[in-house]
Amino acid sequence: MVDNERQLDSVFRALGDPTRLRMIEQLARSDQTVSDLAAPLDMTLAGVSKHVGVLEQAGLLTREKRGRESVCALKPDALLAARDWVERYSVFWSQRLDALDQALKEDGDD
Amino acid sequence: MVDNERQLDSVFRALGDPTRLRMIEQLARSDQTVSDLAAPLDMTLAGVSKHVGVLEQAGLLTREKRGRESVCALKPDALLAARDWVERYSVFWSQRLDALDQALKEDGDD
DNA sequence: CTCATTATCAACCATATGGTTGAGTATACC
DNA sequence: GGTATACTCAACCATATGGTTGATAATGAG
Repeated sequence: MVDNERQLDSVFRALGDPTRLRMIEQLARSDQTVSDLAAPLDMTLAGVSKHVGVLEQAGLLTREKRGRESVCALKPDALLAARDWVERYSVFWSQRLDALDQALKEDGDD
Repeated sequence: MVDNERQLDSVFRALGDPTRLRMIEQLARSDQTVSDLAAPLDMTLAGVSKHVGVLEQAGLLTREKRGRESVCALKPDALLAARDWVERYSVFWSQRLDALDQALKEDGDD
């Protein structure tokens, strides 16, 4: 659990860039070669390759060499871990809000 | 919607740091002064204040001056936006997986 | 009033990050 | 074979980031 957290910030950091967010969205539709990902981006292929590297290192995707192309595919684990964390803490937080509501209501009962 | 995305990466970037993740978790339990947040952290108060600033700018918390203390409280919007995005794309992605399973199964039927 | 507490600000420093260019490797095509 | 395509790598550059120190301001306590 604590081990999970160690990699969580690298996942969030990887998502913390508009270019990479777009890539994830594109990859959600279907697998993409590096050139595919580069197409809408006005950036060098090398630059895109580095971004892919960041996402790969964060565990968000896998790269597979297929001929001279590199095919990128979204990988579930990291994104699900992020989902769990965010889910957990938004819930945590809304529970606090509920508790606050309760307290206020009971306060009003005095 | 597109407007939402503009701030999404700043939210993720704000979450992309272990120190700030811890702060969020601490704030999920209850509101905290800057000193409270600094207590477990082995870091200068100024450093903590900067981290709080990042989270504040990302819309993840609010800072309210109460006497000489600054009380930080988690703010829902940003975290919920992050939740929605992650939720959406993990679902998107798992739908793709389901589709792939289908395709494989039907392929096997040949 | 005086002094400690709480916090912010500005300046600074080292390192990380996002991007480029240029070279190099491997595959595909003619 | 030769040439174009698809990428990756290393070096480099500018800026962002995470942190510190030192000064300052404002509030709280004696």
